[in-house]
Amino acid sequence: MSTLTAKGQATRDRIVEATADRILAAGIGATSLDDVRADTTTSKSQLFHYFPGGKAELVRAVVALQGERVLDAQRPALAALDSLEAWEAWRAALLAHYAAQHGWGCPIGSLAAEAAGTDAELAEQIDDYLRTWRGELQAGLERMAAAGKLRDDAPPPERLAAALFAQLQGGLLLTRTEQALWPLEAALDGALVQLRAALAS
Amino acid sequence: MSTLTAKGQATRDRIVEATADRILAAGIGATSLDDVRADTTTSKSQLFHYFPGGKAELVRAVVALQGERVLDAQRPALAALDSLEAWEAWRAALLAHYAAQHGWGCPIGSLAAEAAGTDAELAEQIDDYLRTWRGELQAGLERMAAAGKLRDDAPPPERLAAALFAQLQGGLLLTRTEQALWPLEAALDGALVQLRAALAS
DNA sequence: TACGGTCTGGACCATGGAGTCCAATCGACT
DNA sequence: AGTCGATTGGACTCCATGGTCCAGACCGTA
Repeated sequence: MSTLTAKGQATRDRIVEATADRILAAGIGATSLDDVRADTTTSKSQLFHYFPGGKAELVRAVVALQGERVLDAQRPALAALDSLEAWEAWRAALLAHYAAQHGWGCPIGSLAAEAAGTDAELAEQIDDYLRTWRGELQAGLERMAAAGKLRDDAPPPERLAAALFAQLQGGLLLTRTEQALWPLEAALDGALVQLRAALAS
Repeated sequence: MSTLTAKGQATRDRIVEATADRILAAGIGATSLDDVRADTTTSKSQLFHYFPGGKAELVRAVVALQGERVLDAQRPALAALDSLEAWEAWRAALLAHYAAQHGWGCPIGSLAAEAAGTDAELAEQIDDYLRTWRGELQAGLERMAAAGKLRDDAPPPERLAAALFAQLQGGLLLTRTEQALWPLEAALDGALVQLRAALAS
């Protein structure tokens, strides 16, 4: 792993991406290394060549990739969540991302439950990821609070961020069970209603 | 299976309950029949005696039990969700239930992702369950709308119910990752904010 | 006490999937 | 061409786990 040829890097990437697709569609447990092998036309030895830690390491790479993708999709909006318009832009970015995603993959949050039982380290990684994501929302709210844009009787940024983030995650969950985008839309609308209610008049 | 002695019924119940605990703590995939056997001091033959369909049938029984439990916890409040006070009572009932639950089991919604990959029938059962739960909220909102208690420009009951339900499910997700109750509290607070915003003045 | 059904124990089988190993090939650099 | 490491193929081992089977214990009834 010290040195990776361009070819090797390409193979590695191919493996991670294909595995990500499968895991998002079927879950971790339902994704076998043989599946991955078939999807990528690779051999067992390659899987373990690029991921000496075996399936656990591969899955961790997948989670990191997918996490980065989702964060990237909100990136410009996420950095400047300090006005109602910015939050509306954030909402739009999320909807665009999940609408474009082929299939209705399970949200990362749903993997947490599965990971908790099988791989404590992975569970920790997912929890950390969710915390940083939520932290971004909280940071935006804190900037707004500091600028006096929030009502005095509004919930503190930490709680408000948790509520908004929960709204989002729940929306993703329903979007998956319903195989449709509208629950996520409805959820994000609800999040904005909450935000407006917290805005200083 | 046709006839169950009191003793047999007791054993069966013991199996389902112990399995429920394990599944809620570790997920479906991380719960093996041998684990269940050990937890309940039963033998393989008993497991298959009471659940001829094997693990799949057992898991379905667990989901049914847990679903019923959660619904029961909200029962009185759920039947009369037609005023702000009723929704506040509902919120309190949920918090009480999840606070009392030992450990921070994964919400049923989180099992959906795992089930989707391994047992389509189970996934369907879980989806149905989530739909009826959400349907209860929607029914309450529809009664309120019919009684003119909702603003004309409020979202339609279906979307509002989805938003509130998503808020709840997301709250459960965070409560698990944080191993604390406050995210669920914050989420339910957010749900009530949304509800108030939809109330006719 | 004999009988029939339910209940229980635990050995046994089958299989899928993770992980190992070695030999063969490729490709860059000398 | 020669060499060395990166890359690849695929057979093989090992084991966890779901599922089968049968013999025996329990228990109510005739």
